[in-house]
This record gives sequence, C-alpha cells and structure tokens, in this order.
Amino acid sequence: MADGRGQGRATITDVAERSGTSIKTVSRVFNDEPFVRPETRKRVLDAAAALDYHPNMAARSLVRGRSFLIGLFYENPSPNYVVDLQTGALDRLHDERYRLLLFPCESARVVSGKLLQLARTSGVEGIVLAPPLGDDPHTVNELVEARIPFVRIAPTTALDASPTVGIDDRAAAREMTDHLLSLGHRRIAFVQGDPAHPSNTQRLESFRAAMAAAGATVEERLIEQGNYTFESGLAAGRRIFADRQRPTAVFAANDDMAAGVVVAAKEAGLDVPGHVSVAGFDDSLISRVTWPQLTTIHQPTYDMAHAATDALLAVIEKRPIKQAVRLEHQLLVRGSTGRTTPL
Amino acid sequence: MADGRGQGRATITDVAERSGTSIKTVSRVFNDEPFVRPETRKRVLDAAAALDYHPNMAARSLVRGRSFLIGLFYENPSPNYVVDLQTGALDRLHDERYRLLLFPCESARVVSGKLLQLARTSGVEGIVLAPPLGDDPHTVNELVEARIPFVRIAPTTALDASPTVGIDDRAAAREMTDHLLSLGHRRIAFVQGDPAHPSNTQRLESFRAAMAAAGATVEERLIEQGNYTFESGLAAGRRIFADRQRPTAVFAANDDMAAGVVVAAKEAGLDVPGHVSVAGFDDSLISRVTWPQLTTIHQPTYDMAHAATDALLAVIEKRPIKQAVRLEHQLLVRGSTGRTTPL
DNA sequence: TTGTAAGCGTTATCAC
DNA sequence: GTGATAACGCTTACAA
Repeated sequence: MADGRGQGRATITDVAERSGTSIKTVSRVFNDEPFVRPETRKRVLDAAAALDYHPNMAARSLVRGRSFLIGLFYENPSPNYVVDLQTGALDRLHDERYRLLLFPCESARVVSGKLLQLARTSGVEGIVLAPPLGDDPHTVNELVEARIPFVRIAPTTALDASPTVGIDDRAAAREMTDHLLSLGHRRIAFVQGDPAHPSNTQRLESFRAAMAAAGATVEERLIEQGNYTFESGLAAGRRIFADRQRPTAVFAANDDMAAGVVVAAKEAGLDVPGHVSVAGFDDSLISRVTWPQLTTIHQPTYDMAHAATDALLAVIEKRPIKQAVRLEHQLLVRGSTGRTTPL
Repeated sequence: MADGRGQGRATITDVAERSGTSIKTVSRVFNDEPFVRPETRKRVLDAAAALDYHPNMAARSLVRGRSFLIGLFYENPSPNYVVDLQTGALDRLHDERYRLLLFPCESARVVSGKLLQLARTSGVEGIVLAPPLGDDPHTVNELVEARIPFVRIAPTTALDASPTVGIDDRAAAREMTDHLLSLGHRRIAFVQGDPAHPSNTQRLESFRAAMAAAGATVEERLIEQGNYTFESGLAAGRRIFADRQRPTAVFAANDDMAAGVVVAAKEAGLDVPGHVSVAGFDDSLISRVTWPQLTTIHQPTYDMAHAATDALLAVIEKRPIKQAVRLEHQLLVRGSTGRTTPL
C-alpha cells in the first residue's frame, strides 16, 4: 500500500511510517525488546494490524544468519509411527519460530552419504534423526564433523556422539519374552526387522538372553527376517506356519510385522491366541486394529520426538542439555497372547 | 573460509573470488542462466564444490520476494491417509526449490478463521487443502479474498473457487452399494464420518440413491455416526450389532471406521463376511491389515496430493492449469464382503 | 526511550 | 559474456 507494488505485503517501513516511528522501534516491538514505551508499542501494533503486517521471515533469517528450519529425517515405513514422530516434533515447535522440514528417507531417496548434503542444501539448523538413521556410523560421523546440531531418537551406537532420546529396548524385549515364557511358551519364533538396524539386534539379543535365562532353546530356523512392513511380517508368518513344527508363539520386532503374522496365522487356519500367540513392539495404531489386538510394548514415539526436538532446540540455542533422555516403555498385554491350547 | 567467521558457510562472494569471476557470474551459473562460457561455468562450479558452497535460501527468498514454501493443511485423523498425502506432495516437490510446511489442523489447533493468518505468518506462497478443509466456506472465502494461491483435494462445494483434484465420490459410493446389493444384501448399515463433511454426505446420499434404485429400504436406525477414526467405527459397530435386527452388511465411509466395525463384529461373535459383510472406503493401509481384508474403494490419495501440488505450482508460477482434475477410483473387492450365510 | 546507518547473501539492472 | 552496483526487509551496533 505504502509503496505502489500492489501485491506486496506491508513492510517494516510501512508500519514505521504509519505509526510515526522508526523501523527500529517497530523491530523492537516485534521482537519483544524492552525499552519501548507502552503507548508507542500500541501505536506500532495498531499500525501493523491495520496494514496486516507480518515480519518477512526471509529477511529476518538472512540478517540473523539463521534459517529457523529443523529437519526431521526418518525412514520408518509405518505411517502410524511416522505421524506420531511428526506430531511430537510439530507440537514442540508450536509457538516457536522454527519450522519443520520433512525428509522421508525411504526407498533410498536419501542414501547414507547424502544426508549431510541434503541438510546443507536445505539450510536446516538442526536435525532430528529417527531410528534407524541414528545408527548409521557414516551419517553420524559426517554430522559430527560438520558440526550440525543433531539429536537421535533411540540410537544404540555411539551414544555420546549426540544427545539421545530413547527407551530401554533390551529391558522391553526381555519383558515381552518373559511374558511369553510365563504363559508357558517354549518354542518361540522371532521376526526381526532390518538386521543392520541395531535396535532390532538389541531386541533379538535380549530375546535370546531371556530365553537362555529361562532354559528355553532358541531354534535358529524360527528366527525370521522381515523389514518392518506389514507385508514382510505376512511373508515371515507364512514361512513360520508352513513348518510342521510350528512355534506356539511369535515375537515380532514391531507391530506392523506382528499384524502380518496374525494374518498369516488366520490364513493357516490357526487361532490367535488359541493356537499361537503373537506379540509386537511399538504400540502403534495397527496394534489395536488387528483382531485380537496385539500384545505389544508401548514406545512413547510422540514423547520421544517431542523430547528430541526439545533437546535439539536447546543445542541450537546453546542452552544446557541432558545428553541422554530415557523415557518409560510399557508392556501392554492384550488379546493376541495367551496360553497355548493343544490343537 | 574466505572471511574469518569460522562457522560461516561459503558465500557467493567467496566463490567469485576463488573462481576469479564476479558474483553475478556465479549467480548466473547457479540459476542456469545462459550466456556463460562453458569454461567459466566450470571454474565457478569447481570453486563452489571446493568451498562446499550452497546458495543461501534466505537471501534468495528475500531478493526474489518469494518464500518457496508450500503449506499442506489437513485434519484427517488417519495416519495412513496423511502419509499418503505428504508423500504425494513431497514427491512432486522433489527437485524443486519448494519446501513443504505441514499444518495438521486436528484438535482444533487451527480454527476455521485462523487458517489464513497461519498462512500469512508462515509466509507460504500457496496452499494445498486436504478434505474436509476445502469445504469450509469461510476458509475458502478468506483464501480467495487474500488472493493466496490454493488448490483443494476432493472438495464438494464452491468447485470454481480454486483448482481442484478429486475422484467421483458419488459414483464410487454407488458402485460399492451396488456391489453389496449384488451379493444379496438388503439390510445395509452405513457408518458415516463427520456429517458436516460434504464428501461424507455425498457418499451417504449416493448410498441412499443406489439403495432406492434397487428398491431396498434404508433403515434410519442403521445410519450410524462416526468421525473417521478406528475407535469411532468400533463404537458404531458395537451399537449396530447390539441390535437384534442386525444388518447383513455395513458400509463405512472410510477404512479406519470399517476396520473398527470388523473388530466389533468379531467381539459380537460374528464372522466376516459369513454373518456380516463390511465395506470401507479409501484403500488405506489399514484395509489390508484387518482380517479378512477390506473390500474398499481405492482413492488415489498419493496421486491426488501429487496432482494438487502440481496444480498449485502451476498457479504460483502462472502457468496454465486445469481447473478440475478428476482421478480414477476403483472398487476393490476383497475378503470382507460376500453372500450372507444364515446364522 | 528512540532513531540512523550499515550490512546480511542474493538477484536484477545496466553498463562494458 | 561479464561485472559493478543497487535493491530486498530486516536486525544490530552506535548515536542521540
């Protein structure tokens, strides 16, 4: 309005003119700086409102040398998990000046070596790495060397390379295994996710340890391979149940795969949990959608993302931080596990 | 490096110096402008690579008066749908300079009147409105008046207020109803989502019309209310099956609710589809996770988001556009529907 | 308590 | 083909 450019939004100069002050004063008002007389402040605010003025983020970013952009990198194929993650981060960012940029790394769109480059190009000030990205040594090294602030969710390696937020995966897997053992199961199958994914390995190892502690034998042919998707769980379940010596329980490293196992069981004419118990991990939405609902481990994904974002902002703003935040998990016993009924 | 500021990223000036050219030339190279001799271009590129130079988005945005930010507004509570939406938009933006900003509007975080303000504050250049946001007349009016480019996915009202992308909801609902009718069902329940959500209304109306056309009676007590969530479908299913005169088929306005209905059926000791058929809408991941898998309508959510984003970029860049893009839907007959077996 | 002036890293104008 | 130089809208010394 003040200048002829019809389309143009009002600038700080327009507000200064209209309020009869200087741009510096307007700037002060919009940055909540002290030393502005209340009435001056009001004049500025009124003018701004009348002009529908909003500070130009680009200009602000430029002069401060900051982008106010946070990158969330994830490669989890479960939409439930992803949305929890996003919501946690977004909620923490609410009311902050920061914006969230999404970097879905599925389908190798982002190869290991590319992450840093992507971060650079997009100009993010900091990064939240969701599992399993936080366990890629190459990526972690690059990030450390580039001195880009980053926080990892549920990493299992190089724990001091960055602040971390997570749960106790081993304890959780042990609790689940103990739960199955306590129901009388001895022949238990395990469906793992990506074996290169350390948290998966932790769950598997903890499963083995708990089995050993109970004097139960882990049969290697019952350790199946999946990749965290529902489909991979379905395939694994089919293989498991094709065996004559089928297990009486299956523990999958996440809910999506466990849901697949449940469907495979149904296909094979097996009742869950009558003929076979199935346990998952994550407490994602899908665990409540199967029938029966899945016994699982509640992972506070939302809270972890929230806490991770919180920690990231602290790093960026050079506030004191906690290097490792450990959140509570919870064993949720639902309908998919029970005592075995002989066929 | 060129300047003493240790942390600072290389700037266009650094590249110019190192390559023995001027900043204008560097700018030309990075904007693919013509009139740069190949060897000069190479010198610039080499210098940039050596300096790990990346153009500063803030400066670029400032001088061009553009933010390169696109806003995706949605309020759908289904993570599967949301992720499809995001992925479609993100994939279209890939390789473009634009970035995607997420605006989840659930839980009334964004009230109707606030959307415009949010868009202004965040400086987005354009907006993709996912259903049901595109049917809020207030929002649509505001956006039109503010002259902010926006595209709506699957709106049902004010179709010429903006470019739109969608499927033929009425035809889809009719096909599904006909499918159920063809299986011999006559007493069919319908679980609707938010009644204020026109696409829901369209589905319901089309259901009524198809029923009427087949001479089947729609029983009002069998029109149940949900809100698109799994839980609401579960609740609706429980109410439906509590009735002595239960229907032989249930048509839910989306998959999440249909999945809830399936679980309610199981709770009631009913076999699906033996005792009751259940149909959904969307072909979201959840439809493949239930057992049996859901008969549903494939909504190309990913493609719609992709096309909507594509249209939005066209609007922003003032390229010619198609005002209405209609994508194909598909009836997917899976295990959850079949002929009724008398109890 | 308020204002002036100097940049921030680009792109755009217009000479050369 | 190429290069000075002026914006872009804002924050931040530094004055007043």
